[in-house]
Amino acid sequence: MGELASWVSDSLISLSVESRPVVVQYVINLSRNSASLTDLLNSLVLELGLSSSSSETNDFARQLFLQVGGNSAAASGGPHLYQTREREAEFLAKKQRTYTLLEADESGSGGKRFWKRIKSKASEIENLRRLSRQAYFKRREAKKLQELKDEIEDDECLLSMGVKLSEAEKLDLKYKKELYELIMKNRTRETDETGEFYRMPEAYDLEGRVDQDKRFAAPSNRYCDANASDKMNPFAVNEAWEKHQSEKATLKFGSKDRKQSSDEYQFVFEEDPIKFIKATEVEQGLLSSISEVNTTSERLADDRKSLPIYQYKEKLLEVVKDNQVLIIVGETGSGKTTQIPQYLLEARYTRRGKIACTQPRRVAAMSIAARVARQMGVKLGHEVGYSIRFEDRTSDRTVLKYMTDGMLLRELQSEPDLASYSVVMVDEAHERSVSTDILFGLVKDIAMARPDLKLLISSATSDTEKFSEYFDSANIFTIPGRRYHVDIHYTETQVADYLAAAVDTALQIHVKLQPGDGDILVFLPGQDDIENAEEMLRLKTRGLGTKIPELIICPIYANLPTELQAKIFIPTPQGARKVVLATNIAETSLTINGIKYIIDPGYCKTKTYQPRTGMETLKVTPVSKASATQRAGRSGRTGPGECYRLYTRDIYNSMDENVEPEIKRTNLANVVLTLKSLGIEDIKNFDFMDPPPGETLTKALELLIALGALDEPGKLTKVGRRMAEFPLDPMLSKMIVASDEYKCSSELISIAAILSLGNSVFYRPKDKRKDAATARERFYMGNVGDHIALLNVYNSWKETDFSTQWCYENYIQVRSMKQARKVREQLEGLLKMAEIEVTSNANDLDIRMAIVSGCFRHTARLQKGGSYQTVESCRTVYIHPSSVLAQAPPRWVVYHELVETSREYMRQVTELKPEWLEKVAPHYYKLEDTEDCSSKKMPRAVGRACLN
DNA sequence: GAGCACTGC
Repeated sequence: MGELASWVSDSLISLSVESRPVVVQYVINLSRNSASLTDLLNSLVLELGLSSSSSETNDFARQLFLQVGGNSAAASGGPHLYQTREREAEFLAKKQRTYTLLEADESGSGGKRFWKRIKSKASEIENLRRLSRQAYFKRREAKKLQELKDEIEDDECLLSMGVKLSEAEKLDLKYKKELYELIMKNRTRETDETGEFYRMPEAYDLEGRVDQDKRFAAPSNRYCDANASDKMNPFAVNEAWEKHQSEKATLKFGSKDRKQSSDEYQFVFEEDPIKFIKATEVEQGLLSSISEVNTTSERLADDRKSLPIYQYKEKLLEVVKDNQVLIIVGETGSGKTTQIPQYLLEARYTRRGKIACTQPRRVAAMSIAARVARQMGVKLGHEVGYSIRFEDRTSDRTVLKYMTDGMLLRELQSEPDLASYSVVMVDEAHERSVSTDILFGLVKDIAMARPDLKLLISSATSDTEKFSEYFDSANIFTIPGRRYHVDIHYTETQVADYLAAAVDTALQIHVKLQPGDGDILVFLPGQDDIENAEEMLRLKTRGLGTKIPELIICPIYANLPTELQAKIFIPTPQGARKVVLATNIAETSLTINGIKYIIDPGYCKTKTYQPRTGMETLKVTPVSKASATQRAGRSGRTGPGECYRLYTRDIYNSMDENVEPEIKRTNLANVVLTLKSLGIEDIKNFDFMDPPPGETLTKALELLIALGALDEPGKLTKVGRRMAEFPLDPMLSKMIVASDEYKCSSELISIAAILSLGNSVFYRPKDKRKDAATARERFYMGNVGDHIALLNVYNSWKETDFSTQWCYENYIQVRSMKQARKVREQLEGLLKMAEIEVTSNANDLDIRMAIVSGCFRHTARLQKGGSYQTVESCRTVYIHPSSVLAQAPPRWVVYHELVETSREYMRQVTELKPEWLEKVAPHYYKLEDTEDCSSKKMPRAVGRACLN
């Protein structure tokens, strides 16, 4: 019995916090009227299994049942205890018998014995309760302690930046620090297993007098134990991994900076003034040696003055005053992003509203806001803040707001005239993300209606005339950059194999030139090439042995686990050289220190979209001139650089000036819905800087009409308005809206969240493919499609309380899951906005119906030979081999997306009954369309599909 | 029997 009790208490601790009290409560309740522990537990199992919908408590009940053992029901119980009515009846009968017994017992001579038993049980239960509480307090303590630590680090970080804290705040910090130290001292003692005893404080009243110092030190010395040794942490690897995941090596502020400060590397973003100070090290070195007593804020002020833009400050303010719209051209490093908003702030442009500065990337928005807050000596989130998806660090007093361009676009939905802003600065405009392009059209329009709004478009040097022309010949203000010279080398003849050529060039540089003078950065199109190049480099350097200096090979691409990404920021040791093999990620998103040599084969992967088929492709294409220049510029930040282009000068001359802006080569369904929700009726005549292909727009409009988001004349419907609340592809939004009807919104937001990630949640290491496949099959139990399988993955993960360990065991990518969880949380919050009730319904059919309501245009029918034909465009496609359905192809399927790789594949597929189509989209399908008939029919009407 | 440039809401 004791064994059983300890098993129960162990299991209790392993349950989630929500389930624990449920279980404990049942144990207590049942102990009052049950006869023996076995019966008690049987009843408990019954109660839990029947009355709790949580599968966790169910699972507990099942395990408990097996532990109790010796019961015929347990032996034949199978995975689900109460699957059948018969079984349920059997248990009810058993329960009844227990009560009968109990009564008999009480009335008869056995009464005393019974109460004794009950008492002992009660104490066992009390024991369980105590253990559970202990576990809870332990966790709570750890959490509170971490919070305290964070607060201290936050304050200290601010203090070190020269932020002035008030007396009360200083006192508070002092108190917090003391408290923390005290706790830590005590904890060191507690973790020492040998010292589970109270130690008498040292005497302080010996020798006939009281030693006051000793006396007051007593409470804090009490638990001090210097011998506490570092024990092995079995989870160390996981923890490190988690840490990396959650922080993703971004430059953060305050407590979030924890990792950063201890690391030897750091990200450097565009226009990092610190880097430029390094660039003029000689002069700065002299300065700082003279005035070493400078406070941080004084130094920051000096830094600000040393930026190229500083000398243009007055002139710039004058021009801004006279021009409503201004194009600002400045090379990276001129300080425009950090300084201009501050100048405008000083010039009191914020009297009537905030200053917004948009960035294409989240990390940029965060790090720049942090830097500006530091320069201004204010706490981040007060006067200076940032706003990105999942994180809004602004407050009522925020006047300078850095944000992602997509975020400003979202804000426009609730504030179409940007009334709370007096200045909008669109930064990095040359990158031409879809969001910036849309913003252009919108802010241009708003500026016309609001003469008091200042508009700044900031871009690196390229296409300035185009920008100016678009904004009705706006003036251009140029700020010279400051960077070192970069020598460009071209090949004499065209190289046959860019990969081999890149590897050889890297080795040549490494062998011929002294290490220590700079590292090498090679741009390659994708993960594949990077992996191959890495292998080639390893093979070739191994042959040379110690004859050449050490070469450290660092691959980097977005899909690389974060802890491996960090490797590229570790400074190169003396006598060695680093070669970084990177995708386009190193072109804009991150900067690596110490790069002197660039090798540019001239290729990158580009996504294109074919509106006719709705197919997306990712293909290796030559880069543009602008991109080549950008790549070359990745050296020469801290000293003169060299760039080796693996193509001839003639080829360079024949390259396109710029990459085609993204808006011209992407699916615009979401963009069109956003614009419609902003009240823009005539999308085709919207003032795009580069109009997207008409066919793409037509396709998007068609889709939105089919989904019911727009009516036939193209006006936004109620469904459309609800869909526009979600930051998702319209088909996914529609699934969620439809889920309201099928009462399964909770399930659908999970599915939509995972699908919106775009990348797979299943992880398949090369050496453990088989294990990964078997792990994955579990989620496909019952021959469900990909959509439901993804839902199963999410729900199972949730049941483990979002365990990382579980992910490893099941070959699931933790990073993707965590992202999905965040997205799901956001979607859950948005359900209310879209007037959708949060409802949960495990019925497969309902969930599938909701899915089909969203992707009914993406259907395909099985043909001979295992291929499919799409209903929409009659193309021959295949189920992607990553889907389990590829092994047993159903007659009809719906798919999430179409991709062209080695073949044309449908990704994320679910089986479909053709009659559902007629039910879900009667305006689009007619019953006879889905009936089998061999003769080919023409589409019935516009927007109606041919199903044969 | 495949694959994953990079962002963003």
